[in-house]
Amino acid sequence: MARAPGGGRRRGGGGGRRDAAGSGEAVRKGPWMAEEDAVLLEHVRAHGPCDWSSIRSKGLLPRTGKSCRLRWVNKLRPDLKTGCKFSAEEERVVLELQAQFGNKWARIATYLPGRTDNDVKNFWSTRQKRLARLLRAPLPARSGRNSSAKAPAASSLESRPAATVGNDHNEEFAVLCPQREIASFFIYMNVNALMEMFAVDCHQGPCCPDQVPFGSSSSGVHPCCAATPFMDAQNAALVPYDQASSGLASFNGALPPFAPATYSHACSSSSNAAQLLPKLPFGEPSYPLLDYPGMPEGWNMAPGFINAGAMDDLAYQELLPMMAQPAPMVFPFFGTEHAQGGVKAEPPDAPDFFDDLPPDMFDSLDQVPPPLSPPATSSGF
DNA sequence: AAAGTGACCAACCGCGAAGCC
DNA sequence: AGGCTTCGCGGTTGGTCACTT
Repeated sequence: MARAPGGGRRRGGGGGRRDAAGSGEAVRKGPWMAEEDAVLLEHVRAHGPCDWSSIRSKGLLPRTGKSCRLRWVNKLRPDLKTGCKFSAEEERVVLELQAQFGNKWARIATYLPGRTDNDVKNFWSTRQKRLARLLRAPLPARSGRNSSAKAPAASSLESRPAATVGNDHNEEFAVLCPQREIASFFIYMNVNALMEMFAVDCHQGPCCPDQVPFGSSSSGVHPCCAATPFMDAQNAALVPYDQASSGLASFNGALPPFAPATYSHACSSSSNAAQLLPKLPFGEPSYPLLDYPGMPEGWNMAPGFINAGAMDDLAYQELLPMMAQPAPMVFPFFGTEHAQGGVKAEPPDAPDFFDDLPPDMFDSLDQVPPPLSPPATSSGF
C-alpha cells in the first residue's frame, strides 16, 4: 500500500501561517516547503548537521533550530529509507530492541540504518494500536473443545488486573504480560494460530495480497506467514484463559520456518529461557528461540511470537472498558510507571494476582527471573 | 459514490541533559 | 555554582490517503 509522500499534518498554522514566537519574532511552523529544504540543505552542506539555531539567528529560515534539526534528521538526511515499509527483519529488530531497551527510539534507530527514531516510534505506535484493537475486537464464540472450557470465577476476575479480559461472548482471555519487577511471564503466541482459533480475519498486508482462508491451509498456518521468518506485526499476546490454564495453548500447527537471526550485537548470548519456558503451562516450544541480547539471561523469544510485555499502557487502557469489572489502577504487569490521570505514579502494593493465575502455572517456577539489566555493552553507540 | 475506519507519518510540544558563559 | 542556551529525545497530535462497508 504505497502512500503518496507528504501526506502530513497541517498543524500550527495550516502550512504557511507565521506564528508569533515568544519574542515576537515570526517563527514559521507546519509543513516544510521545498525552498526551505533547499536552504536547510545548503546550511548543512556548508556547516554540517549542527549549529541549528544559527539558521534562524542568521535569518536563513524563520524556523527554530529545533525544527530545522528535526527536518534534517527525519527527512533530509541522505541515507534515509523514505517511503519504504519496515521489512520483516527490521520489524524483528525493533521488537527485540524494544523489549530490551524499552521506548528508546533513538537508540533503537541506531540499529536500523536509514530509519529515524520517529520512524521507529511511528512504526511501534501503529503496531501497538493494531494489537490493542485486535485484543479489543469482539471475537466469535468458539466451538468444540474450547467452548466447553470454563471461565474462571468472577471473583478471580476482579483481582486479575491486566490479566483477564472478557468480551461480548463472555470469553475470557488471559493477557499475560510481564511484570518485570515481579515475574516476567513472556508468553509468545503465534497470532495466526490465535486467529485461526477464533476465526479472526487475517490482515497480512502487502505481503499477503491474496488472502487464503485459514481453512484452506492444511497446516492451519497462513501460507504467507509460513513463508515469512518473522510474521506479521499483528502477532498478539493473547491467550484464551482456559487454554492458558489447561495447556492447550501449545500450538501443534506448523510453525513458520526460522531463519537464524542475522542481527546481533555484543550482548548476552547465553540463555536460560529454555529452562523457564517449559515450566509454563504451554508446552515445550517446538521452535528455535531467538536470543534476546540484554534480556535477563534466557529470555528468549520465539520467531513469530511477540513479547507480551511489549503491550504498553495504551493497549491495556484500551482493554479496560472490556473488563467485566473495573480494574483497580494497579498494573503489575506493566512496570512501575503508568499513567494515572495524566500523572505517573508508583503503583500501590502489588495485588495478589498470582492467586488468580492458574495454580499449575507456578508448579515448578521457583525462582523469579532477575529484573532486566542494562545491556552488557551499550558502548556501541 | 459516500461515509467510515485504519494506517501512515510529519511535525509539534515538553522535558531533561549537556554545554557554555 | 548557577543560570541560560542548545540539543536530543519521547510523547502526542492530527492531516492525508487507502481501503472497507
